[in-house]
Amino acid sequence: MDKTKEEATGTLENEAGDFALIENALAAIPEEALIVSATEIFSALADSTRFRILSALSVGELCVSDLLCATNVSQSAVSHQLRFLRDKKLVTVKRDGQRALYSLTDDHVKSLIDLALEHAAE
Amino acid sequence: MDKTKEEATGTLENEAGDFALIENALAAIPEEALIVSATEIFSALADSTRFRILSALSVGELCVSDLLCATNVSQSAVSHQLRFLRDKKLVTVKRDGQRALYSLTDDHVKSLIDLALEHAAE
DNA sequence: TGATTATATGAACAAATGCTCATATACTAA
DNA sequence: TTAGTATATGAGCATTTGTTCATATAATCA
Repeated sequence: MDKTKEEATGTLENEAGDFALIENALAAIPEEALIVSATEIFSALADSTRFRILSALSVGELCVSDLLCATNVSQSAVSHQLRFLRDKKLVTVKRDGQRALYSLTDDHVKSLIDLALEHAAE
Repeated sequence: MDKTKEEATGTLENEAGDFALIENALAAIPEEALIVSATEIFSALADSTRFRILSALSVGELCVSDLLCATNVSQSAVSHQLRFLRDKKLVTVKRDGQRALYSLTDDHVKSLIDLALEHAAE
């Protein structure tokens, strides 16, 4: 083992050959900005009310009262969560008279849901 | 429009032909147990410390001090989060002398991370 | 044995989260 | 205009979350 290299890494070291492994692992960690974006989308899906809303929207455009049926909470709560999802650019709104029609901004959300359900189904 | 059907749905109704859409949407919402499992895995990935840990582990087995390097928090915080991830069965531990070697339980986590990063990269 | 290194855990606390209640805004129709 | 329906928002609050600090446990070595 390269003693110089060993000393350079401080007190918490690994056995010979492990340096590459650790560095590969550290290299696998994305940039901070990507981490923020990724954890944001995971946060959006980490709540059961929002999960229900996004699942329902994965089939197509729906208005708030439809989404109300899809959840177990008040109309106010649904509106607050829709605001959250709009802020995160995960859904978009379109006015249609009295209605507000919501839809998914892109397909990534649906893919994530499907993948998580695959995992959950085990 | 079928007036009988209309009355049966209560006061918050949609235009003609929308009944099927709503029912499809509601049908797309998984069973409660699946929602719990899915939102649990999303929660695990919704925190930047855990995201870093899981990203690092996606390359391979690592010990706690390696994971400490992968994060910006204390050793205690890392241990607490590893406990969280163990409880959720997302990682497994293996003792190796003084070290505790952690690895991902399955590949779903890595797939979810990759998908989220794809989304984030836009 | 005692010292050192690695990891885990419990308590405490600040911050974030998700909800309800009350109310406001927006649009439609009489 | 007024009433009715649909959606949005702000305040307040209980709960959850993620962290640190202090300490405990586990394994190795002198």
